[in-house]
Amino acid sequence: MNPDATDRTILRLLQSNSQLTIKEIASRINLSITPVHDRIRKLEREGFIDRYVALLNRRKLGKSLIVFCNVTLDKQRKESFEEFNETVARLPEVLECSVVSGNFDYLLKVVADDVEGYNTFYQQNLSVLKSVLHISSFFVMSEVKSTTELPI
Amino acid sequence: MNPDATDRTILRLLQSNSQLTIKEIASRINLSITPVHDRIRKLEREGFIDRYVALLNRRKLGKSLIVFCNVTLDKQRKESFEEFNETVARLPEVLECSVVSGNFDYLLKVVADDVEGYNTFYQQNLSVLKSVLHISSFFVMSEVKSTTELPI
DNA sequence: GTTGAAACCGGTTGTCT
DNA sequence: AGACAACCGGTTTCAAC
Repeated sequence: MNPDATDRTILRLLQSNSQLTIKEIASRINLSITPVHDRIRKLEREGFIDRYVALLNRRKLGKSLIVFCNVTLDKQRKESFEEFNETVARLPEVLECSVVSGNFDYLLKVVADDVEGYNTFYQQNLSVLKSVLHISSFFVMSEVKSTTELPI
Repeated sequence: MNPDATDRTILRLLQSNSQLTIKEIASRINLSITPVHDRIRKLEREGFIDRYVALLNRRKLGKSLIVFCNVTLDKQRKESFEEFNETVARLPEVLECSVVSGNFDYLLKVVADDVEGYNTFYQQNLSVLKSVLHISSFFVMSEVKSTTELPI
């Protein structure tokens, strides 16, 4: 059930590069192919690995801007949260959306081509929502670090 | 140089599931294996695909808490930014770090086991930095959406 | 957990249209 | 640029230790 040190090493390798062959992993951790193969399948089966994905290059694809925005909902309306969650889940520009503690309700991470593109998205998809009371946008000026690798 | 509609379809498929075989992709877009193979290699070579990774399940690995924190630096010290950037890049608990517009300087996304674990991380790694003037932490209470898939 | 073998399948390459 | 065919290498499953 719980991954041992060997399992965690395998997970660490795979979350850094999922194209490593079983052979390569096996040689790095001084095991033969069979147990490495079985461990990976087990980690997948048990849900330690959610999925395998390709990470694309934002800038190459014209998505040069990231904006974080704080959203406060109109809490008088009890449908607000459900409505907002469903809307946001459908918007492909929203990469992340979290309910957070503190002064506002949501923190969103949005990608856009540029400031103008973000403005269009904002006007057409966020500001029109009845459930939304207030939004503050923070533009990312420099991405110091961005990783999907968990510390394990 | 610029990906056409077919390339973008391939990218869309790969960023959703990088384990799709060339065969499967080919049949979905009504092409034979060869052009799909060549296009993927080209997209990799030209940097549209940054890397292939396994996305692990945070909760399964005991990393149940995500905290966003706003950090304001002591701008009197001109070494502050460099110092902070380098420190943060080395901290595995920090998944993302961005310089943002607005009232504070940085927005960090941090993972921890729990509130206590975050407190330890905070005390030992963030609050001790001379470059840091102020930090506000926002705990994620619910993750509505989290994806690595860009809208393309 | 290791080794070795065998079948299978996808990736890779060359050639042709 | 796409289709077809042949080869190579990794994956998968098995047996035996």
